[in-house]
Amino acid sequence: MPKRKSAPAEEPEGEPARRRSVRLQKPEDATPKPGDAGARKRVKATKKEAPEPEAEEPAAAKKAAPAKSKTTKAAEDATTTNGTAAPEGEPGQRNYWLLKAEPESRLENGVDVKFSIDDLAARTEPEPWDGIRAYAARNNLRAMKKGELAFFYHSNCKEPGIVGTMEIVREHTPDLSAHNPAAPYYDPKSSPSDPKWSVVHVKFRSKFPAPVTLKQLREMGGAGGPLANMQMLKQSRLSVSRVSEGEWEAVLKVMEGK
DNA sequence: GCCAACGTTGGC
DNA sequence: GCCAACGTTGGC
Repeated sequence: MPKRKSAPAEEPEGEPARRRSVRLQKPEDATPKPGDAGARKRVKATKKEAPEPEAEEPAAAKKAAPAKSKTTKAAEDATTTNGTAAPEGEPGQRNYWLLKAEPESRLENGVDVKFSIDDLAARTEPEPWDGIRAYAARNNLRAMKKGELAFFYHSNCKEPGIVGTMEIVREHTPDLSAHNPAAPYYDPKSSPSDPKWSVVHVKFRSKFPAPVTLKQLREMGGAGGPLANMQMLKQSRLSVSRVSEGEWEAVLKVMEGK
């Protein structure tokens, strides 16, 4: 399963195209309202196959992950294992995060997974950051606390970089989109009775006047630089990473200089 | 548990 | 579209 799945394999019957981008949303996740929610994010892709109708409605999707097979447990351990665990939330200590989404159209399981900072800014309800299908990324999602802030990063596009900020408004809840065969990041290995994946809900906070590009981030990531230990630079494939307070401030400083 | 093969992410 | 980096799987 290539990440891009390209075509539509099956079309979801239920939902033809959903929204703009990425995932769709569905409100099921818990959150309140139905409306919009769902969204995007990227994680890995998954596969699609097997449709088990368990899903509940269409859900949203995002990226998926590799689901693997069997060993569920093993997998989970793995999860934990590599999971980059998140920093523990120290009491009183505030953590910052970086979440990646793709601002350009791309089909995943037949669904366009595009989701940009502008898409988030247009939302009127908390947006579920769904589709994460990598344990390390998921573990970081689970470590997020309400009120914490995160950077919105545009990946797999013309100008990769941090384009704005958002706030975690709801801590992790099960990512039900994983059970929807029509969702972009459907994961047949996850069951409603034992959900493997999680979402957090976020809300838009700001859009930078100009992106802080990946190129700039790397320049600040050199030895001795303010981003020398930044997780996203060290683990380029991680779609949900941790950001220290110093890193957060260094990026904002660059943004302000623009 | 180690580690090689595999498969995905994501920049270019 | 290519391909390097690296996370995940699965045999041993």
